Order: sequence, then C-alpha cells, then structure tokens
Amino acid sequence: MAPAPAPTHPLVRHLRSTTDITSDDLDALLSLMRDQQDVDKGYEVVREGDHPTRCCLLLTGFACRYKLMSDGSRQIVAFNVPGDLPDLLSLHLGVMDHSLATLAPSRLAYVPHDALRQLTAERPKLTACLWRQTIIDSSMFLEWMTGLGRRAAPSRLAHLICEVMARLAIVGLVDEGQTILPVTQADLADALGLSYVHVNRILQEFSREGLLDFRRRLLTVHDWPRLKEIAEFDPTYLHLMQPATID
Amino acid sequence: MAPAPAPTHPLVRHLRSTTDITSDDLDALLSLMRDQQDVDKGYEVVREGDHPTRCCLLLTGFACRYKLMSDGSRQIVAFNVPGDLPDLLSLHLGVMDHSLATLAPSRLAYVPHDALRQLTAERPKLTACLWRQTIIDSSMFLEWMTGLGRRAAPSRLAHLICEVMARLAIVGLVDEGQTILPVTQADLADALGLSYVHVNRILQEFSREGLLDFRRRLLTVHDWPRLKEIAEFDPTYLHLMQPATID
DNA sequence: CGCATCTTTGAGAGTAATCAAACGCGGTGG
DNA sequence: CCACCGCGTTTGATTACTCTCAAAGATGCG
Repeated sequence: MAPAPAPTHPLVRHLRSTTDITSDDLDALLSLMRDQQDVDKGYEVVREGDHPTRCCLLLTGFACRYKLMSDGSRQIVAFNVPGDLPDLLSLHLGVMDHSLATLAPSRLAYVPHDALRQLTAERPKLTACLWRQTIIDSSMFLEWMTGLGRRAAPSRLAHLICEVMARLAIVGLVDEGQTILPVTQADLADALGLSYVHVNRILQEFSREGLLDFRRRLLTVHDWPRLKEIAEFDPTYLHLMQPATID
Repeated sequence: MAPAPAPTHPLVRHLRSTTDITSDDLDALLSLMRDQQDVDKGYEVVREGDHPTRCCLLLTGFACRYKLMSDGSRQIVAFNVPGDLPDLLSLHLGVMDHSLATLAPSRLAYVPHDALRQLTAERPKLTACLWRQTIIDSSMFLEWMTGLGRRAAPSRLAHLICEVMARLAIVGLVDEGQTILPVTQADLADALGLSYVHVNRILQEFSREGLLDFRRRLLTVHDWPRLKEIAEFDPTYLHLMQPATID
C-alpha cells in the first residue's frame, strides 16, 4: 500500500504558499508555538473588546471571525482554516474590534506578543512575511465586501465556497472535490449577509443543478468549472505564490 | 483677530492620531515624499492588475479604492482622505487586486517601494507603525463589511457619513459640522451596495428629518448625536490614540 | 428513545432594484 | 446675456429579490 504523505505542518504549507519565508525564519516562528490547547466547537478565542497579549495559530479545526450587532445578528467576516494566524492583527492593535471563535473542535497554538515582537524586531524578512500575511487577509476582506455589496446571492454563495475550497486545498484538506466544511447553513448565512432560509434554498438549487451538495458538513463539488463561473472566482486576491491548487 | 492655526501636514496629523510614531521616524518618512504631483478628479493612481513600484500619499483632495465587476458595476471599498497612504499595501503585494482613483482634484506624493523597504529594514518602530496602519485599514473594511451584510440601508449610509466625518475631522477638514465631501450620490451608492436612486431617497429622508443635508458636495450635519445613534457608530474600530474628535 | 440542532417548506410582507423620464444647476460658447 | 449642454439629482411606477414568521421534517447524540 502507498504510504500516507508526510504530514506537513499546516502553518508551513500556508506560509510557503503565500510568502517566500525562509526555513530559518519559519523555524524561529515555529519554536514559539509550544503552548498548545485543544478546544471544543464554539470556543471563543478572543472577544471584541479584549486586549490580547498573544496571538494564536489554528492547527486543526475551523474558526471564524465575526462582529455582533446590537440586534443580536452576527456578521461573519472571515473563516479560518488550519495554518491560519486568525488574530495576528492583535499584535499591533490594542483592542480587538471583532471576535474569534471555533466552529469545530480545534487545536490551537499560542504565541505571546512579546516573543513575536522581539522576533520581528530582529528579523525584517520574517516581519515582511507576516505583514504580507495581514495584508492578504485584508485582500480577502475586500473581495468579500465586493461580494456583499454587488454580487447576487447565488454568486455570493458560490464565491464563498470557491474561496474556502481553495484555502482548504492549500493545506491538503480537499480530496476529490470533497471536504469537510464544519459550518451550518446559518453560519453561511451570517457570512453572506443572507437569511439561513434563503441560503438553504440556494443550496437546494445548486444541488438540483448537479453543481454541488452540502449536507451534514460534507461539501462535495461536482462541477468545479461551473462553480467558478457562477462565482466569477479569480484567485488573484489570495496572492498565492503558485497558481491555485484546484482545477 | 485670532491667527489661523499652524497648518500641519496631513500625514503627520493622521499618523500621530493612530500610532505612536516618533518625530524621528516621521521625518525619515517625510523625507522620502519629495516627488509630488497634482492630478485631476477621476485620475487612476493604480489599477487592478498593476504591479506598482511605489506607494502614494494623499496630500489634498479625495480618493477611493474600488473593484469593478464584470457587469460594469463598481464596489467602492474605501474612501481616502488627506493624510492617508491609500496603497501602502502594495509594498507587500505583487499585484494590485483593486484600483485607486481620485474623486476630486488632488495632490499626491510618491514614495518608491525600494526606499520604503530600506527604511523599514532599518527602523522596526516605524515598520510597526506602518504595519499597524494597514491593519487599521483592515479594521475599517471589517466594519464596512458588517454594514453591507447586516445594516439596513439608512443605518449603513449614516455609518459611512460618520466614519468619513470622523476621519476628515482628524485632519482638520470639518468645520462646525460642515465639510466638503467631494462625491456624488452615485459614488455613495457604489460604496454602500445600493442603487443611487435609493441613496437619494434616504438622503431626502435624512434632510426632511433635519438630520443632515448633502447638496452639491457640501455635507452639513445638523444632529450629530442622532446620526451616530442611527448609525450605531462606535469609533473603536478606527483605533485612534485619542478619543474621537467630533462630539 | 428522546431531545437538541439543523434543515426544509410555505405563505405573506417589505425593502430595494430597475426603468424611464424630467428637472436643476453650473459652465461654455455664441 | 442668453441658449445650450452635461452632469447629477429627483420622481414615479413597476418588478423582484430576500426576509420574516411559523411549523414540520431530519439527523445525530446521549
């Protein structure tokens, strides 16, 4: 039987795919990641208003960043996949202006701000890589905003699925067009600025058309080219060093 | 008569209000800003797909960043006021994934990426300030996204006006609740994900209620507290070092 | 087996888009 | 000085997308 592929650290996969980080800087960064924790789904890593003193790395699982409105509604502004540094921005922001929570049982690693700040003071190249990382984040926000503002609901949903698939593929979590996407339709709705009822109807339409199926957290894309077409998905904004990994 | 207040450089006002930059770093940065240019309204500073080799500083005028959709519609993702470094992110991004254009006659200063990169390699403190700056940008995107996804149209418009007023106030461009906002209602619509017809109707409603008037690029806010209330405007996400400047 | 969570369905209501046309104002040129 | 022109704004009528509310099915976990 074929041996399982060497399990590469997701952070390594992630950073290598979006930056030209050196092995040396990578090792230095990884050496700070000793403090790890397993958490359940629904764990709030940081909350709006917090003054965090450390950043976290998502090793396994799934997370999202969101803001809560006064009427109780929630806008999810980002999904995070393994390898992401979801709250890296807290390094340069006193106060969190949004929250971060897991959507699935997850493993987190923590890096104290102090250590990270010292590391960046010593290593300009690494600093540039991490800075670039936060900027790519903001690129994704821009794309998301554009979807919220100007894309019709089906295209918006398709685009979100394309993005998440692409990012999961980078860290090796997509197999034959299938992936576990541990979110509910209500979570998708919160990300898309739609109601969950409407999301449900669009998903049914997609399924009826043979485009994809999303049931019980298992996402199966049957027709990636057409999905990309509906989404008008252009992965440029992910700023990958190599061309996209699905096609 | 009272002497006019000393005209401070807008970049200085801006950076001082959002970071703890030192005078020394500030001078170093300013010394790179020699290359200046006056441009007309509608000038495209950088375009989606470009590979810029310099960043710009908006000295006077008004600009916006936007993405164009295949159907010709436009999503404005940010407005830029004097003192902003609207495309600082291009320093760490090979390709622009959105465009930047002026909305009013403006004066720009350019800084080559080379020079800026060298400066950041030498000055970790300055790097942190600029990094922070790009992160605050991304905070504003998050707030904007939340508005697009979850705020009703009137609240969304009110929020945008609050933000722009607050940021103009920082650089001293608001006087007695009045400011020149050099955008059309169609521009506002492109920023808000609404049609210009709808924006017009909301503005009329605001005017009828005595909340504000926006005519021929002159914005007059009559009832700032109520505007903030409608917008649920909480300036935390602007990450100002001092509390907000209007109240 | 029972409960909690998540998904699905239907009906009715509203918000905002679209289309089309008129209006107002400032600038230009005769 | 007036007529015209263009940009931006305003208006009205119609359409349609999406939400809300309410309730019924599924599914999986304990």
